[in-house]
Formats: sequence, C-alpha cells, structure tokens
Amino acid sequence: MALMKQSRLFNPDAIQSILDDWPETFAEAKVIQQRLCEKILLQDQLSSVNYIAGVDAGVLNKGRQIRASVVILNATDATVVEQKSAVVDNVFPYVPGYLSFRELPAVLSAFLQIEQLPQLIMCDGQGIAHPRRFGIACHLGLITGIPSFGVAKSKLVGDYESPSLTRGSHKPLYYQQQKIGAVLCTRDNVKPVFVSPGHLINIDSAVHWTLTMGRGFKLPEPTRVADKLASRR
DNA sequence: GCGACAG
DNA sequence: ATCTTGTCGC
Repeated sequence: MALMKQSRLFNPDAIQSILDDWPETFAEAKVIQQRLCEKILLQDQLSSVNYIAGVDAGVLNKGRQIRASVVILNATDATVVEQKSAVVDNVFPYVPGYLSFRELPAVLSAFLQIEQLPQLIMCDGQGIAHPRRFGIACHLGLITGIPSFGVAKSKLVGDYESPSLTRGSHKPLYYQQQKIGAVLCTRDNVKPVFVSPGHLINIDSAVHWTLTMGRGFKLPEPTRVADKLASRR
C-alpha cells in the first residue's frame, strides 16, 4: 500500500455520516443525548499532552450562519501553532441544554482541516455540568475520541459556594447530589468560570489544565483565542 | 404557574 | 451570542 502521511485527523466520511444524521428536533436531540451520555468516561485517559485545542463558535449574518474556530496550542507555553475556521448554515436555534447541536456542525468542519492532532480539547461551554450530563464538551469528546472538557463563563445547572476571588481558588459544583465540576477563579478579583469534564478526563485534571493554560485573563488561552477568531467581525 | 437558563 | 466608547480600577 502507499506510504503516506495522514493529512487529516478524521475519516471525512465518518464525520459526514454523523452530520448527515444530525437531528432536526429537540426530541430527537434529547434521545441522542440520553443514549450517548452513557458512553462518557470520567477517568483520565491523558497520555502526554503536547498540544491542546481550543474550540468556540460565533454567529454570522444575523444568526443565519455559524462560524466555528479550532485553535491548536503548544501545551507547554500556550503558543498558537495552528488555527482553522469553518462557516456553516445555522441548523439549530440556541436553547439552553442543546448548544452542541447548534455549534458542532461548524466545529467538526473546522476540525477536519486541522493537521496537528491535539491530545486534549477545551470547549467554551459545559461538559457534564448539564441537565442530562451531556454538554458540548462531552459531545465533541465522544465524536472525536479525544479527551475533552468545558470551561463556561456562566452556569447552566448546579449549586455551589462561591470560591474566594483569588486565582486558583475553587469549589465543587453539585447537581442532584453529584459533583459535576468546579467553580474556579482564574484571576484575582474576577468572577469564576465553570469547569467540567467532557470525556476521558476527571474534574481535577480539568481544573489543572484550565489554570495551566491561563495567561492573566479570565479565560484560558485555548478558548480565549478561539473566541477571538470565531467572533471577529 | 414561576424561576432558571452554556452560547 | 450581540448591540457598543469611554472609562474606572488594580
């Protein structure tokens, strides 16, 4: 057989089949969440993390299209080594609890263009801190098979005690008697972010990587850079 | 019915 | 998410 370097991370056909079967109703989407959430693993499966991806999306043309950006950063110094974006027609409205069905079509399109495989993915949004334990970080992690977690600017579900306003301070986030994430202060005197595992990672590691990739801003570099790319006008 | 509600 | 300039504070 031909000896060639794989130029793409995923089998385009596999991704395309997932996009072809993308749900069109909330009822359908809910069934998918209930089925897939059982496959989520919250045990670390992180080998050596050399590259970490930041993912985010923004709207274009008054909401008619979604632009997603995937940024690959060097895990040791948080420098950007690659960045790709994709624009797709908006196929799902924003409704709390169904964010992944709105953003992932664009995110997956952007991921298909990435050359450097990341060992960890940081999403702008929730992981298991979700009504059905299946936020966008879980969905993307399961589809890609890459460890993933979410860093959200605000809460979707759960109860917590406010951590002190000191960088590194954090408190557990609880929902239905279960610990589902952490409320973490990433910068002195700034409101905390909500960190939760997506797939193949535990809460402590998610918190660790959020702090490790921080650069003096509320948001860690991966999602901060992806956000700037996706929301630029 | 009321409050909560990722982006 | 997005509308939007300068301005206050560490």
